[in-house]
Amino acid sequence: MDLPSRYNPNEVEPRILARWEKRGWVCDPKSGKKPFSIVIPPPNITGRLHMGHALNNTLQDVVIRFKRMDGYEACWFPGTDHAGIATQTVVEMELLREGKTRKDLGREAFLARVWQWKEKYGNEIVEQLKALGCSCDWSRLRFTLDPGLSQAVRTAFVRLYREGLIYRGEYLINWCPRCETALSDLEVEHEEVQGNLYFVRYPLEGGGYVTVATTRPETMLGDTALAVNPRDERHQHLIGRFAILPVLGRRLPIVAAQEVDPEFGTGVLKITPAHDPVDFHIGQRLGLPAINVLNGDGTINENGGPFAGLDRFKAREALVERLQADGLLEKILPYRHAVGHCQRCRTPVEPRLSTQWFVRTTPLAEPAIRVVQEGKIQFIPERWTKVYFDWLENIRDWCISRQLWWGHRIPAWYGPDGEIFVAMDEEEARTLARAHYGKDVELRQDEDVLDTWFSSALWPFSVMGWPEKTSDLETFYPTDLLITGFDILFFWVARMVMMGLHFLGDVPFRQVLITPLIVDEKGQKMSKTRGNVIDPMDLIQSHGADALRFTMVHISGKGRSARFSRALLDESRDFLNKIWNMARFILTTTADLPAGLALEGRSLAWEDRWILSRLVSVIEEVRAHLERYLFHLAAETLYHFVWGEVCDWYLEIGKVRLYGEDQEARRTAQLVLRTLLADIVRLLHPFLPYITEEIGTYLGLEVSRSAFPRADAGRRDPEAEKVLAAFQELVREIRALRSELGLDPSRELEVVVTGGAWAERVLGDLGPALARLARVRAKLAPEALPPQGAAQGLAGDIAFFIPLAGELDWAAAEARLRKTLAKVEAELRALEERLGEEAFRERAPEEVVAEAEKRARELRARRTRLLRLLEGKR
RNA sequence: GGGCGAGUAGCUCAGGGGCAGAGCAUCCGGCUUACAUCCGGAAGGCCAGAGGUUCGAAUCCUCUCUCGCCCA
Repeated sequence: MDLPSRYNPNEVEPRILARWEKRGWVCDPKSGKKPFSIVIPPPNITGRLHMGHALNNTLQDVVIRFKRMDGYEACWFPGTDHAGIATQTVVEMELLREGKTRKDLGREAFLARVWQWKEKYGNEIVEQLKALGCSCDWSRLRFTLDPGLSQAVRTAFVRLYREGLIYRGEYLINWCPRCETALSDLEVEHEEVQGNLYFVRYPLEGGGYVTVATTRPETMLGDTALAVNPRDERHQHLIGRFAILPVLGRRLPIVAAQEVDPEFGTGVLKITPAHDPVDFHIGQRLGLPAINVLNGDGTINENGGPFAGLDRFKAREALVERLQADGLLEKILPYRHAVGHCQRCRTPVEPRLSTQWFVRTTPLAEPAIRVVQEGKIQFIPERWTKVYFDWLENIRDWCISRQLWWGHRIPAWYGPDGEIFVAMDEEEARTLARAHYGKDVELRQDEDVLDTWFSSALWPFSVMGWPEKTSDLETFYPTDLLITGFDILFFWVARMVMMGLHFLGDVPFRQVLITPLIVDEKGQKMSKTRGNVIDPMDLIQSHGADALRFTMVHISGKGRSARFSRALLDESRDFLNKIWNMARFILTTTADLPAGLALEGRSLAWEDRWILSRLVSVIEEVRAHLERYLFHLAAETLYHFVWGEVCDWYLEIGKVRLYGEDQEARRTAQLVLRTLLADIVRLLHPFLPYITEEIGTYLGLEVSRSAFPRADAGRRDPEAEKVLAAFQELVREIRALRSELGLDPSRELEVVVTGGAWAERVLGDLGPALARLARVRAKLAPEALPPQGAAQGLAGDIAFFIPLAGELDWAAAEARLRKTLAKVEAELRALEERLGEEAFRERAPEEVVAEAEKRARELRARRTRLLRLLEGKR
């Protein structure tokens, strides 16, 4: 066995990955094992892996590997999302570089081009997920535009339509003039911008004028009324009168509406039902006409009179100039206000009256709220529940049509008179039309596609083959866990719950783990404009997937945001190297271990009993943390066990036997080492799949398919833990004393250990280990008195001295004893004070009082010994 | 305006009613035959502030401050 002294992930990971690829992670819904399932949040085909993916896919993989090892039929369903706007934009940009637009190509050719693009780049992210080590069942890889999933989308649409839960109508929607499509409320991001408040005079019929304040003067071209608050005494006299719209000269009734905020501007609001949500409602209630003044591309349409054809912002300037010329502009004040921007392209969106398809959400939201109230779905951390409720309780209808080409085309056909036929396909639509008209007519399919999130909402069951009745659905639905970021809680999570309940009659998942947002070292969001984006693939290149995963797990316990830093990644890499060298040490020192030897029945040393006892606790802790999805705590437990206990202590103590003469003892040590290593790699495997699989091969163990360790309570050994704790303290004290006395670290010293049976017990077997770890020859002399000039120390209740007359720095030795004494006295004082309080003795639990008394007794004994040592000094 | 999260060692953070922890950085000392991506030792804290609950608060409650985020 010839293993390099440094762990090299670049060599190991591709090799292990190839092995996994070959075998796959294919699940069997009929295995009879208890199922455990997760569906991946499908990454966009346009996307490359980002830190958010790295985080939540690492966590999903940790869970799935753990469950798989723990005997579940653990299935992780992978897939990708067609990402309507995002993908279409990317391909449009590509075309633009060739000087073409999608309109030049036409719908069919453009779609062919997007598919071409998808075939070329769409699977890149899948390869990246594989590199990260994700053990998805890749045989079940799905894409939201696959035939099966498209069938699911059409089925859902048709059913919702026939149930009256999807409707078409003319409403005010958010419009992105760059994407030239409608957007849902969620796709609009509000941002504070510095703008102006324009005060415009509207002449009154019969003389005079009224001043109206607006941030978007160009929309006045669509004004159909003015409004004041009915309780605003200043403007009572205006109600019922008419104003004249500047430039266009339209007659505007002045109405009363309680939505008008008397504090804003002059307290008089212009009503533009086609371009403002509040105005839209007022207009609807009062039956005011709505005049759309915008084209799809953001230019003013024919309703804008002299401004027709101008871009909305140019029109604003032109209109303001005109008002000024007409003497109708009172003033312009700078004004900060929130403006909606397109989530995709950052273009300011316009509220715009338009005919679109909507999902009626209230009836769907109600059961989605109820299942969470009833605990059928649980959010982790729990506080997200409230956010979920708040949104669903105030939900508005969901605009699902998009004026794009890339996506699921809306399965609706129109007759010559505009009659709508919603059907699974054209043939069915034709049948419906024939029944309606009594003859064959020309049908035209709706040009629009569905919001990407519509297909995403069906994802947990569409990936399993719905609407077919599949064994996957039967076994794996509902899934057990969803791991995702809070940014898509509304976009995706809430909608999956609504759709899952509606179509399957059951929740899509039982638990939702919300992960934090990864931010940079300074706590700033990663963004292209900031230039602080870190590509996880670069990190895999430089540090390996395992190191990246461990770092992700490390920071996964945070609340809303988690800072990523290179320092943490280096720390993870160091840990991997530590694991590697631990394994290397164990493998080489046990290479001669004959097969067939068993640990059972052998007489174990203190350190064996101790480490095996600790292993029991570690297994229990790791399991408990994993069950509660406290990944960072599980990882931390393992980190400290491996590094701080196994490597720092057990291996070092073990060298006594491994390098010693006693063959039987050596065999025992080897057997314990092998046992330990096999358990450690399996405990670590969900977090660090590559290195553990690699080490496993040297143990003849396929770690990824082996059983996750179970705690063997019979190995719990409090006595051994106590002995080792005493031993460790003794070693630490001697080391500290040596260091503080400035003694040559390589020099072997003599140490005389005094103290009774306990010291004898600790040193009886561990004497040689003490020699090794503290570089001392230890002599047990219960009754010995320290000679003049010996340095003395105390570890627990074991006293020792180093008889080195004439060589020592007395002050340093004494200082150390005094420092220890000060600590003991401080703690004892606090303890005695507490014990002196009657209230404490009466009200604190018995065991707490008993524990305090015991500790106080120990401290008193310690103090006595320390004082005696200090006295004996002179 | 409403809501959420964070504030603990110089830095990044664990912990979450009963002895304040880790890693990094710092200082001192070591290439000791698994590992210098290492080993040993040391130093470093009014757990943001003020009240409250409790025998006991870093931890629970209230308010305040600072930072970050979400929704309107």
